[in-house]
Amino acid sequence: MRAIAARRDLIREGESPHFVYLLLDGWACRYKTLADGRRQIVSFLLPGDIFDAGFLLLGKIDHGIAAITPIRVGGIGRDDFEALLEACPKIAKALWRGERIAASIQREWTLNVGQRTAFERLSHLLVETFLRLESVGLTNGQSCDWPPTQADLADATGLTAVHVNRMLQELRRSGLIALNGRALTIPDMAALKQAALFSAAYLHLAPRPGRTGEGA
Amino acid sequence: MRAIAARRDLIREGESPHFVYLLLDGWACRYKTLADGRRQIVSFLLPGDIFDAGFLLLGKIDHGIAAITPIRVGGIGRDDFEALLEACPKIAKALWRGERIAASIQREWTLNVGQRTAFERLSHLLVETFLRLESVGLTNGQSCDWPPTQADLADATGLTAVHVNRMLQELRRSGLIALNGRALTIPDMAALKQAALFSAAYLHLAPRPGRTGEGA
DNA sequence: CGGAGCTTTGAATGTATTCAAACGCCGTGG
DNA sequence: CCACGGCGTTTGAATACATTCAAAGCTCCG
Repeated sequence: MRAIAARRDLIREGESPHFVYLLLDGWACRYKTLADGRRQIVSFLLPGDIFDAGFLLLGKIDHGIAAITPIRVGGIGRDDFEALLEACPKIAKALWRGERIAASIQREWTLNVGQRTAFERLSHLLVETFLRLESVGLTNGQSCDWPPTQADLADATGLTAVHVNRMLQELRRSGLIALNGRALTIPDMAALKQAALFSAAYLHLAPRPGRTGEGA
Repeated sequence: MRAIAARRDLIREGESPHFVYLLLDGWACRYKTLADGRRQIVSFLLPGDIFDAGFLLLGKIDHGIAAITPIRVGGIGRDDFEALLEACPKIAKALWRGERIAASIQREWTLNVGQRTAFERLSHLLVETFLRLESVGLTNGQSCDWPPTQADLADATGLTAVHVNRMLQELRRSGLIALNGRALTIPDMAALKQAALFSAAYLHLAPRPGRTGEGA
């Protein structure tokens, strides 16, 4: 069990991975950087997500994991983890499934930054993240807590913070979202999905917005 | 065992996955499309690659797999595959590792389309693909077969075919590549890696003795 | 020889970036 | 209590990178 302050790294690029983590509380992100400092957030990690950084691959890891809010994580060491996998194949299978869902989301992100316009891109990120939060019971009707800064959204969408700001204004003006401080509201999810060219299949969420434990 | 002609789909979006495939011969790609037809290639599949389309996830699949050249694939059905995994945990582990490497590459693609300029992006795609070909013995010194069209490269990099064309010309002019018909030559891999801001860690290739220019 | 598919070229346009500065909010310290 | 500073957001103008549209050229194959 570990606690990390907001804006600090849980894992830095270049370290060797020794743990698999469960995110208990807070938001984090996986990111990659280029030599000159350009940074891409490649996924958001939300409460309930299980993640690691190239655990089975050994070698140096190629990306970092940073806390967006203060977070608490539970960690399990490599040997214990391996033992667990062997002792309980059902867990192994569930973890594998979780990773495959994460991979599916990753492909969608590639599509997102590669093909969608700035407006669609942000819309899509909002929809996806809201639905993931909803699936773990962290939404409140049409609203949820929204910790990432516009700079974070810029890194996640491949845009600049300035342009993210302008697109968010447009989203507000068109009534698709309300975003006051850290409170996000999506008054008409169907409309936002349409603006985002959103198609839910890739998320592999349980059919009902009930409780699921999936992650990674 | 199945053979597919160039430019045809092996799996179409919306189908249900029933097989895991091994690509025996030729190039293929995984792609996703938006409702209005915009298309993103999310990965290239090269000989030796094992792939499927959401096999363990069930449900409808969210992407297609198309042949770039004529391909031959070996397929294994769901039940046989499950039996294999249970009978031979080492194979299961190796497959899991393979998927994790694919996921790592997918994250790099997100970085690629999100942060790199058009020139860097193409350079990176060329380096990555060449190294993957090299790792399965499909290169010939500094050269390899290069089947994808400029339209394919456009779909893979999130650029237009016109702009891909201009960037390829620039790559040729600067001496970083030679590309005549289907023959690609990279005379100075280290230089191309530098232009691409390439960093090899994410590929998790087995170290090969006698290769020039590790990483960058 | 003809045609289809791919590549190349040019000019005009547009989306997103860059740079710079001001604003607002909030916690801290004087 | 108010001033200060930091951080995140907002604004504007100029610029740059990539797109769009249109057409011509090339190459391979039937």
